[in-house]
Amino acid sequence: MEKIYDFKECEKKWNSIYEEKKPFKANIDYTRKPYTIVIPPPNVTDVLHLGHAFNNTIQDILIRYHRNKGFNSLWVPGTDHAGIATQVVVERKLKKEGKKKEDLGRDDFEKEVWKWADEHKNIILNQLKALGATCDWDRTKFTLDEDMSRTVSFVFKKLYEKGYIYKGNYIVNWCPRCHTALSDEEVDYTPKKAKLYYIRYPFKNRDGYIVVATTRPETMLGDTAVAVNPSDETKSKLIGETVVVPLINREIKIIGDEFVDVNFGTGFVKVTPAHDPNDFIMGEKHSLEKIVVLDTKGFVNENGGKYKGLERYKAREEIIKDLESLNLLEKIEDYEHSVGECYRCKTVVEPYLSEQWFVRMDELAKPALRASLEKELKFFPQRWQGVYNHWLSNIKPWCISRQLWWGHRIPVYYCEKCKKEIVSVDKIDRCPDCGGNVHQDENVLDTWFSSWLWPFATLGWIDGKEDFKYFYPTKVIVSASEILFFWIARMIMAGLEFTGKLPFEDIYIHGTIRDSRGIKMSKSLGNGIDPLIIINKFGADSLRFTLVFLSGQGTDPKISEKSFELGRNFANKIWNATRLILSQNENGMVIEKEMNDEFDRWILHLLSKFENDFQNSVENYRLSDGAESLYNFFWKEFCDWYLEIMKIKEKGNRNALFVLKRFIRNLNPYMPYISEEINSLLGSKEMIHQEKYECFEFFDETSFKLVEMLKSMIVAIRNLVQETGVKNIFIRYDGKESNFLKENVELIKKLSKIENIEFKNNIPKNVIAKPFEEGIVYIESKDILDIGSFTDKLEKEKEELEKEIEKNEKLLKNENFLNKADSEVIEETKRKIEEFRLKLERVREILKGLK
RNA sequence: GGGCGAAUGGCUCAGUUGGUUAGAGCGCCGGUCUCACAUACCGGAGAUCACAGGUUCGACUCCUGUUUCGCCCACCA
Repeated sequence: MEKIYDFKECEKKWNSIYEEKKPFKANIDYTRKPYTIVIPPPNVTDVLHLGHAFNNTIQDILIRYHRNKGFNSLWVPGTDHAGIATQVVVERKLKKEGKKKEDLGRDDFEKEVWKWADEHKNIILNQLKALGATCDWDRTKFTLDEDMSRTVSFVFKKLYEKGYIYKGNYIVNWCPRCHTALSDEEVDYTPKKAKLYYIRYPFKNRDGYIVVATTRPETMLGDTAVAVNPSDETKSKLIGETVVVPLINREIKIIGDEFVDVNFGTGFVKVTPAHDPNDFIMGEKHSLEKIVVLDTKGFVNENGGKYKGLERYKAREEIIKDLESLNLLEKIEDYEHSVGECYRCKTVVEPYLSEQWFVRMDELAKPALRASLEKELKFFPQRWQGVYNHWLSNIKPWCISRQLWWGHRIPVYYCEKCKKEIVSVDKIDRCPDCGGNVHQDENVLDTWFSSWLWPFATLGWIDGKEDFKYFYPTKVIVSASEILFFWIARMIMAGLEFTGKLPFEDIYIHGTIRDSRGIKMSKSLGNGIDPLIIINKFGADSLRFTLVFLSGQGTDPKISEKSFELGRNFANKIWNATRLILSQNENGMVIEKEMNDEFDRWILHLLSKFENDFQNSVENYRLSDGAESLYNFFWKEFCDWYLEIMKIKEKGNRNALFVLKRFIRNLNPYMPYISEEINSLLGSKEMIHQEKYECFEFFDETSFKLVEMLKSMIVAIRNLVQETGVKNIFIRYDGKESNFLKENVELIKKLSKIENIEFKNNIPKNVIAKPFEEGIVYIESKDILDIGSFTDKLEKEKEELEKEIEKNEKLLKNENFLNKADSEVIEETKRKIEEFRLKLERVREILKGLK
């Protein structure tokens, strides 16, 4: 075996075995319980980043853990076509080549996107494999697969027939760059410095004017009213009067509406029903005309008079200039407000009146909310439940049509002859009623309209597959908080609506990976870390272990490249411990527990405790706690003590093999490669997950305490040796197990690197000494000059002990405490006082001798 | 404007129903190439648990307020 663990070699070896034998393929088996997770399908826009590595590590740990536990684990892999996102990326690529999608036409453009998607799909799946993800690769899905598309159309039709899906002219968020509508969730609001323009609207029939304030003067071209609050005494008198919109000279009425905030701006609001969501509502209420003044690219259209053809910001400039020259601009104020941006291309969105498809969400939301309120859904961490409930309680219609080319085409056909609107799952080219020509709706669906079906669509729901019956519902969804609304909430609604079941019972929301400064990793900032680089440099196991180790439940781990040394060092430690154990068992390996002495019992006791803690952590989604248990048990107890003792005591320790074997079984979900390799080095013919795995139970409190006492003695000796350099040690032992100590004199000497050890009944004057759990260790200190700092330390310890004793004694005198505290706590307090007293006595004794 | 979260040694974080002499990793200081591992071993220093009140026999932990940071939601033209 090599001195340094060669993770590259090991990963290569096992990856090729996995590739060939497909050990993680899940087959229906009604004698076993399924444990299913569907992957949050990564977007084919790009390759995976560290956040994906984190997300998928968590899933793989859960999948492997439960597989090891005997569940029939199925992890369904796949990728998402990511409609608008991918289209934007490919458009950018074309732009670099000096091309536009319009040059190619819809068909050729789609081919370009498919090329991009296929390339990235491959890279993504390979990245997942490099990470050690044990998906069932034969089930890999893509949101645009034929059966997925069929599911989408089928579901569309169902909702359409139920009256949940409808088409209408409403204000939507419009991205002038992508030329498409966006859902409310696809708009990011960022605070921006802007101007608030105060514009005079002259009265029609008399002198004077009113003043309206706006941040978007260009929308005045579409104004069809001015509103005031009816409760505004002075202004409400003007209701019914007519003013003239400058520049286009449209006569509009002053109307009264509660919506207007008396205290904002001038109290007069210009109403543009076609370009503002609130104005739209007012427009509906007051039957106002809705005049669209911008085209789909954000240029002023024919309704804009002389401004026609100007880009929206250019038009704004011109309009302000013209108003100024007409003396109709009252003033301009600096103003900061949040502005909506397209979440994919960051262009400022325009509220825009257009015909779109919507889903009524209120009825779908009700059962999804109920499931949460009745705790059928469990959130980890729990606080996300509130966020989820709040969103569902205030849900709004979902705009699902997109004016894009990449995605699921809306399954609606229009008859050119009888004008009928037909929804059909299968492609049609004739009207079923009149036989006339039909054409399909040009729009595609929001990408999330396919993602929300993911948990059951991937399992063959549409075709009534047995897989769906056996593996659905899934157990848990593992995701970052960003897509709680986009995706998780909607999956729950879809699951309940179409399958009658929750798609999963647990929702595990993990944090977002940040760089060492705490900034979210992103491609545009260039602070991202490529998981493949880490895998190459540190190994997949190190990547996995480090990520999970550093992230408490739901917290945002801060990561730099250096962080991964943690995992690498741990892997190397495990490797070398194995090397040691194997080298001591060269004459044949027998892996079984042995209890030849206290040390064996002690480590088995700790092993049991570790397994219980560890498994409890994983089952409660406390994966970082699990990582810590692995780390501490193996390194701090097994390596630092048990193996050191073993080296001294004997060769051919079966028990060490036994503990190692058990340890790597537990380690496997976190560090699959090294555990698989060691398992085979330990002579197993099977893969690690195929072996029986039950929680180990052996507790021996007595041996545990005995060895812990010995450890504390050895630490005290090392301490003395370190400070004085003297290697002749005397021990005054006050406890009852002197035989145990005498039997282990050689061990103590070797572990603390001393030459002589002598047991005494008393300590002489003027010695340098240290207390330990059940006694005092000391040296004869003739030659020690600097006793001062040593005494200071003891004095400090004495004071601390006295303080503790005082504190606890006070408690015991307090009647309230005695009446109210649990009896266990009272007993514990007494025990602590005893312990402190014994220690204090020893400290005092040492100090007395020194004076 | 509303809601949520965070604040613990130089850094990153644990601390699950209130009772621990407040833990770990990294970093730092000192000592070791000890025949598994220098990606290691041994020892050490370093924390008034953001601040101010309160509840309690007892608060890092619960309540109120304040400050700083982060996130989410909301129609302020």
